[in-house]
Amino acid sequence: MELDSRTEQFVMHFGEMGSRWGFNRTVGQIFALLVIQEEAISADDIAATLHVSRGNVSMALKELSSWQLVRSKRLPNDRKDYYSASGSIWQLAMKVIEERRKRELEPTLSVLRDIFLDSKTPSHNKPQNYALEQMKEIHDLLETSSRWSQDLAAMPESQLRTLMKLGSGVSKIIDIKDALTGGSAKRSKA
Amino acid sequence: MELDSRTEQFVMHFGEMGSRWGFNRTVGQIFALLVIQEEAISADDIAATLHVSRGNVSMALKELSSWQLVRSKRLPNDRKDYYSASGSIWQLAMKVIEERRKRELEPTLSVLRDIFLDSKTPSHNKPQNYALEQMKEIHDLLETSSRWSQDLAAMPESQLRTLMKLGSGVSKIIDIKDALTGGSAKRSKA
DNA sequence: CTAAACTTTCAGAAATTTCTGAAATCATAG
DNA sequence: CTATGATTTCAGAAATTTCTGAAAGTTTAG
Repeated sequence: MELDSRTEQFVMHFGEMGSRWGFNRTVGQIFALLVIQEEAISADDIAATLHVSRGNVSMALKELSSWQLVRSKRLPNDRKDYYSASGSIWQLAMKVIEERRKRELEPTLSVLRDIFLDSKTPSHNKPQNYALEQMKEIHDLLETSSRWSQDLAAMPESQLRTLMKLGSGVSKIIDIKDALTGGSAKRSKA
Repeated sequence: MELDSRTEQFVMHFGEMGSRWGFNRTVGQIFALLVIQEEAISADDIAATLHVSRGNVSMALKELSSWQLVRSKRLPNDRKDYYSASGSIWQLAMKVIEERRKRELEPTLSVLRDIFLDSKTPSHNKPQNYALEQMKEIHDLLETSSRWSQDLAAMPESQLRTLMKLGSGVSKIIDIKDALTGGSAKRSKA
């Protein structure tokens, strides 16, 4: 399958960005290809289009499956598997956010919880107080981010779109909320 | 400098996570070390504590500087530089978010803008309509995410804390906002 | 069951990233 | 200016990640 030059630019860019987004070049390229490709496509076609080995495509599709970003199907009278993106851009984005939460936030939260458990048991070498305070701050921040991630992924798309369009306008809403709820929050007057 | 076992666990973990967060092991370890270390520390001490070469420390500190996460100072009667984290956990987090925005979102936005510009000029091989639509969706999503990132980083910390604690409660606030502003928004009734 | 069509696995090759340490550079006390 | 104490640079070594392609595994038509 031949890619027109702009589609190729898009696919190659996703390959280059892959490493920054948590996956390798081939995974990035295949993801891009599936996203802009309306009809499902076979692994052989993917390999030929991207000039990579069949084995590489197999591993990359496995990786994309673990992110829940691809779906495969069979056509009648054909033994091949045909792959496509597993949903709309929004749905894909939510899956990426959820997966990154699991990979980038959860492991650290887990380590921090362990450390706090340990720091309650007596020992001759405890982390200094300042260190523990900082770790607590990081823990709280990650915990809140993680919850936000999950809340986002669970919101209906329409509501999410409203929220996203708000941007910093959200701060005005918080003012309204504070006013309505009695404004007990201790917010700065900067 | 000797690290107690939990501090060491924390530092080593940040080293391992480094690659998922966009930097290498040494950068991650040094960042963790500076964050839990109240007093500024010299590059030689960092190298000795983490058992890495002096050159590696120098490069890692340069990288952390480019993220604006470290600050260095001089002590009287001492030619050495002493390094520390450049602010509170919140301030550091905002800098990380901003930097990741620049590295993970902006390059793709830039490529997509180029593609859209190109797709207006006549050519014998244009991306198919579906491909262009999908790219437009991705563009809008990234643009909105990028703006959110910037808005977040610009909000005062106290307001940000209020917002973060809200989590999905934010959806209720949107309801309030809709009610107050006449509710002209086209939100689903799911 | 068998064979053909296809997919997955994985050992090692290739590419990329990270790290070391010696040399070059820089800064300051004297 | 010079010598000393420090930092930075960077070529090549080491470690890690990615990729290939042949072999093993799986599925299904007949």
